[in-house]
Parts: sequence; structure tokens; C-alpha cells
Amino acid sequence: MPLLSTRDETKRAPQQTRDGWIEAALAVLVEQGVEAVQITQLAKRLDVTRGSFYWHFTSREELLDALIAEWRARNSDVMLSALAESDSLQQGILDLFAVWVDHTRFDPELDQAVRDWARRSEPVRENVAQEDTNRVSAIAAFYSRHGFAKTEAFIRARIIYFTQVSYYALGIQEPMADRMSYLEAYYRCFTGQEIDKGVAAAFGARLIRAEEDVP
Amino acid sequence: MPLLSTRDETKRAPQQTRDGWIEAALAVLVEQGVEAVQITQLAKRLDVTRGSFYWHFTSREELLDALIAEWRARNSDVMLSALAESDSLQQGILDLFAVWVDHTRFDPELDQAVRDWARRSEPVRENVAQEDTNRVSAIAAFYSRHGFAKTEAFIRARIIYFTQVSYYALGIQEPMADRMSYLEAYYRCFTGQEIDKGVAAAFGARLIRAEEDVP
DNA sequence: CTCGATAAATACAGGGGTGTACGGAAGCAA
DNA sequence: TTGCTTCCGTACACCCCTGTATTTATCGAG
Repeated sequence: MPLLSTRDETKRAPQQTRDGWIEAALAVLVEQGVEAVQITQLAKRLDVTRGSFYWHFTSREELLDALIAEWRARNSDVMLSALAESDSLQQGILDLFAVWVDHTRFDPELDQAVRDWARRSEPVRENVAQEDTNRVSAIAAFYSRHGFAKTEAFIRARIIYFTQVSYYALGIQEPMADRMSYLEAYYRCFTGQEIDKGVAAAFGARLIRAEEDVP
Repeated sequence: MPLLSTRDETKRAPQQTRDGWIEAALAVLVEQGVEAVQITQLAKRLDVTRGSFYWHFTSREELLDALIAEWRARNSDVMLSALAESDSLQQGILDLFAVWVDHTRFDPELDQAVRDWARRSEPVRENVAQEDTNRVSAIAAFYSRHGFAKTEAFIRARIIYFTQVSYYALGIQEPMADRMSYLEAYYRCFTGQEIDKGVAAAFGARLIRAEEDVP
């Protein structure tokens, strides 16, 4: 069963684009890690042969470089812009939470996959380290703007960011309702201040509703 | 050059033990990840052939299982026992810091390597998840014992543990002196209380000296 | 309608990994 | 010495992945 089985129906010429390969590679990267990003596997997945790949790319490495570029394009600046516009401490923290929960704006699985990859690849590690530094700096600047001393702002930024990274790294799975029941405690630990009960309740209710709509 | 090159000197019979293979495998696991734990590579490293391996083990999987067992034997209970004996909040937190810094008691690299592995292996994931739960529970119980309400104790436990996990996961490298300059801020963020300046200074000085002695 | 470029299939060379089968050396006992 | 057991070397079968070279197939333009 050579080629008729898949593509005779309309005789459309379904070319495989370069982006098609990248999309598939991203999916595999997230699902199974870099080692699984193999030309043979991707070809199977896309239902073409490896010959196609070597027309669009010169080597596996070129693909891998493209993946890093994609990651930077997608996950950079999402957190940074969320913080930049916040006018109160409370609003900023909640905005940050919202970004981390809303997977249409921030892709934690891709982030985690790249982070895993970085542990075995020096150039990738440098990319990720730079990105992490940027994010922590942005959060620290945010804390500073809202009255925290320099060192404490930095440490609080680390703590809130590191906690979130581990949340994904350890694969914690909690119903949103449970997660929101911790909101007041999280806020207290992250800021040393109390959250407005009404605002917290509204925020929690909104996210819980959002979760029910999606999955 | 068959076998004379390495083992003719005294004609002692230097058998390769099962533990020898496990040791080598642990080293490779930490340095390069599970995928790199390959019989061929280990054999090269131990300067024997793969024939030896298949005498001591029935398969690669058996080796891998042995690695998990080793990890549990080594890294479990270290944190738990450190917390169990603490009589004050301050002493307990500092003991925890000390464990995390003292790599003779706790091996963060092995921990991280197993964690990486867990992301691609369901059985390993379950092992790690269970261990993480135990550790967080122990820290939460510790916070509870020192006056924190149940939810807040749990969240504070998560935060301090998750922060530490990310510290290794992101490969943060700081001179101990820098790290200790953050001690007061860390303590304040993790507990909401102020650390005793004298105790903090003594603790910091001790760890800085310890670092200078080792590397 | 033919030509040339594009897009992909095929085929092949090379390398590396796992298991298995078998054979041989060393140590020790009868 | 013979013979068994322990431990390891050698050789082979098999699988999978990369990269390259060599064909097709398709399509638009002249």
C-alpha cells in the first residue's frame, strides 16, 4: 500500500511545509522529550518519508535550533507584560497567577520540555538560564515598585517563580477549586500581606469557571 | 591488546561486582541521564565486556530498578529526620537549609537525575511523587508543630520545598557567601518572622567555612 | 508539450544499542 | 588430574536512527 491510500481522494497536492515539521517536532518534544524528536518518527507521524525532511532541513540540528526559536517566540514576554501593567501589588500577583493558569497565553508543558532539554545541552541551557533571569528580574522589579527592599524583592521573586516552576516540574495536578482554596495562604506567603477576601473570591470563582468551560 | 594490559600485574582476580555496575550506572545517571545508562558504555567505563553485565544482571531493566532502589535508600529520610528533632522553628529551618547544602547527607544531583528520569517513566514518576509527598508532609507537620494553621503550614511547606527543588533544577550556582547574604530575606519569606541576627551570622559563617574546606 | 524546478519516495552506507549463544580461563574440590 | 562453578570475552542476530545519493512524480511556464 504505497501512496494511494492516503492521498488519491482529491489529488490535492498536500505538501509538507517546513512549519509542519516544526509543529510536529514541538508536539513530540513536549510529549516525549528531545531524544524522541527523530526524523524517522516525525516522518511516520506526518505520513511522509524522511526524504521530505531533508528537503526542508539540512539536518536534525537545524530542526532543533528552530524549536528553540519557536519557544522563545511563544513563551517570552508573556509574564513580563503581565507584570508591567499592574498598578497594585495584589493585582500584579493575581495577574501572574492568571498567566500561569491560562495555558493559551503561557505553555508550561513546552517550557518544561525545553527545561528538561536544557539539562543535557549547554547552548539550550544558556537560553533557558537567560530567560529565567529575565523573568525573575521582572518579578523582582515588580516587587520593588510596590515597596519591597531590593534583596527581599529579589528573594520573593525567586520564591514565587521557583515555586511555580516546580509546580510544573513535579507535575502537580489539582482541581482548580482545591488550588484556589490555597489562594489566601499563597498570597500571604508570597507577599507577607493579606489578600482582599472579596477580590480573592472573585478571582477564584472566575478561574474555576474557566476550567469547567475548557476540558 | 586483550586482557593482559589491565590485570596481569599481580594476577589478582579482580571480579567486577554487581555493586560495581550499580555504582558506575549511578555516576552515568547523574552525569548524562538515564538514556546514557547503557550496558555498552558502562562496560567501557569499567573496562570489561558486556558479557560480565549479563552475568550479574538479566537485563538493562534490572539495572534500572536497582538504581531506583539505591536512590530511595540514599536520599529518603534525610530531610525527615532533620526536621523531626528540631525544637524551634528557627532551628528546624536552619537544619533544613543545612541538609540541602551538605551534599554528603543529601545528594541533590542524584535527586535531580531521578526527577528527570521520572518525567519519562511512569513507575519512576510514582516513586518520586510519593517521596515528594512525604517530604512536603514532613515539612508541613513541622510548621504545624510550630504554630502555623494547617493550610498555611502545607503551603509554606510546598513553597520552601519547591523553591529548593527549582534551585537545583535551574542549576543555580552561587558562592555560599552570596547565598548566605540572602539568609535573612529567605527566612522572613519562608516563615513570616525575623531570624535572630546572631544565629544567622553564625550559621552563615559556618557554611561559608565548610565550603572553603571542601572544594 | 516539453522543460525545469519543486517535493517527496527509495535505496544504501554507517554507526550504535540490546540480547543471546557459546566458548574459555581461573579457582577450588575430590 | 578431572571436573564443576564462577566470571567474562567473542561473535552474531536484530533493530533503530542519521545522512546522502538517486530516482520518481507533480506542476507551472514558455
